[in-house]
Amino acid sequence: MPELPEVETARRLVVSELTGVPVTSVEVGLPKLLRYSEIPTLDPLVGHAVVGARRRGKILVIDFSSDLSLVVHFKLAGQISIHHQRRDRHTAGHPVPNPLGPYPHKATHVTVTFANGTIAYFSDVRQFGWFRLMPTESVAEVIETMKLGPEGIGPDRVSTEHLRSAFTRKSIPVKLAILDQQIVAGVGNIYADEALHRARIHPATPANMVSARKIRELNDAIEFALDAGIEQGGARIIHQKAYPENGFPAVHGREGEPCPRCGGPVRKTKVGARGTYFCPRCQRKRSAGK
DNA sequence: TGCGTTGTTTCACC
DNA sequence: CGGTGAAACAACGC
Repeated sequence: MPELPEVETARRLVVSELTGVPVTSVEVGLPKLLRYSEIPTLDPLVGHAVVGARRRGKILVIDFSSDLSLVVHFKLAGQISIHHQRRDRHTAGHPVPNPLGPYPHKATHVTVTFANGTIAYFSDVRQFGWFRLMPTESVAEVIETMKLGPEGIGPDRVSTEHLRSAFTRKSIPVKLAILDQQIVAGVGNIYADEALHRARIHPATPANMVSARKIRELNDAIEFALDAGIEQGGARIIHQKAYPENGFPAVHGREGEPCPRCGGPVRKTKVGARGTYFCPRCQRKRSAGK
């Protein structure tokens, strides 16, 4: 489930592995990927090279020469896999299908070939992701309309003050508040669970009942969780089961397994309509105490 | 085989 | 108008 860290990993791969080489061919096997696209085909990319890649929340923007930009949302299950001719491959996004297996496959919907033989595959088993090709000058306006909140990482990341004012009016569960992309951009189901666990906040706590001190801890925890995800190139969650690395993820996808902090079993519940993993012992409803 | 899955939008309602 | 909660939706694998 690609969230900010998975998309950031993809962005870094695009920059390091695809920059500067012209596209020689593009194949789109699933036209509806372009259902929201201003330009209805990827053909204009042929002959042009990647000049950079940006990210805003969970949105990836790949800039090409001659002022064309490809705006991508991975949604639930998007994945990019970059294969160098007779060399290594690099994959980011949803870890299904197996990044080590054969490409292209049934869920591969876009194949982009470059002049040096490198091939970039976009796959999506759920087909919920989308591509929008547009003039580079349109990107800012398109992103503007999404009304995204401040980033969860980086120099201009969300301030505790911003979270506090966003929470004051809201009685919704704090987990749903940090999933709201207009409050903070980039947090999804995995990292919401991880941040709340680290800050020892029960995910169902009404947002306006979280103390100022806890909001500060939560903000720190959001940054920590997102950074941890980036550090390991995205979380490994396969069919709802986590394969943690260095203790991350601590709770998400680990129902019944021991909490790394207290050893008690991780529980799975629902908050809103979202599958939610938490440690009932570490994350008590009234966590003002202790 | 019907259910679970998530990010996002929409809708009814207060 | 804004907040809320629920439902809808995309389509597939298990």
